Amino acid sequence: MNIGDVARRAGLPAKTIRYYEEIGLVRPPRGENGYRHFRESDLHKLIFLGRARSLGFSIEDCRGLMALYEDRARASADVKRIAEDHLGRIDRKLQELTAMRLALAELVGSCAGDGRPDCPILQGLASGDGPLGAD
Amino acid sequence: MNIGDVARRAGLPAKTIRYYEEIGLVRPPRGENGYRHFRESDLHKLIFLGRARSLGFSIEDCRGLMALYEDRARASADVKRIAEDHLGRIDRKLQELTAMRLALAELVGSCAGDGRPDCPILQGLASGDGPLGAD
DNA sequence: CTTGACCTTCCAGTTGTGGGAACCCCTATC
DNA sequence: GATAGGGGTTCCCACAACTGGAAGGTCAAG
Repeated sequence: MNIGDVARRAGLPAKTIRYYEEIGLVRPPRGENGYRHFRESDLHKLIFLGRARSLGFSIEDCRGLMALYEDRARASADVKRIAEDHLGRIDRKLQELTAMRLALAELVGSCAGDGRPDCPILQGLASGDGPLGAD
Repeated sequence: MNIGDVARRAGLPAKTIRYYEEIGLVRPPRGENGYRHFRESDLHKLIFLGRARSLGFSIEDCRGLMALYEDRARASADVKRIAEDHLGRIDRKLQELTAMRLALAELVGSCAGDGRPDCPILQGLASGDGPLGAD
């Protein structure tokens, strides 16, 4: 398979696949003409990577997961630890975003959104400290 | 005020303030010695920026919000539109993260996390069975 | 022989900083 | 006067994970 074929089958841009090779996540051999030649195993790895990335795992997490995937003597605890750490990061991000959403929604809800200049959003951002003044 | 003073009072790193000047968000005048001299109005702008950034507004959003803040003839609708767009982005991100969390939590929950190599997390990533669904 | 799709490498840009080098300024103290 | 320290200044590199584009090689079809 050439890069275009795996790209279609793995659902990843060819650029991304080249990048993954550059950082050592896949190592397709090269043909006479310099083209990358992808085996079925490379395709499987790329599909694996695409799924892991879609779950938000970082590239370094993916590197670790791939190594464990290929290690027949792995302990599932090692996999689970990576996933749990990631889950924790997702939860913290969710909390942060939820707090943002709450504050922002309150500001938005209090703004008339008409042609008048009075705006609780701007007031909230400035915290009622008066006008910023000109330069 | 020198940069260190505003940094403390605005709760922003000096580096960040220099960057904000570089991209034109603040324009403190310079003293004889080349030092930036921040006025109260600059401090207020930086506090405004810090608050907007902490609500997740992009730098470009901040630029727009600052311009509206300084425009006495603004329409609050313009402010509200920026904030609502941002709120929409936050909501999409929340949905995305929530979906990730759901799938990941199910994988994590199904993994024994012991010394054995069997791991539903890796199986899910490799095959598309389970919580991730088939592609 | 040319067209056009495909492949190659390399370089630059993205967002919003953080780190660090190399150097200037100001004040205080020995 | 020398020195130490704590400011400040500019400049460039690095990050994550790609994405876009230029310049050029390869291949099958017409």
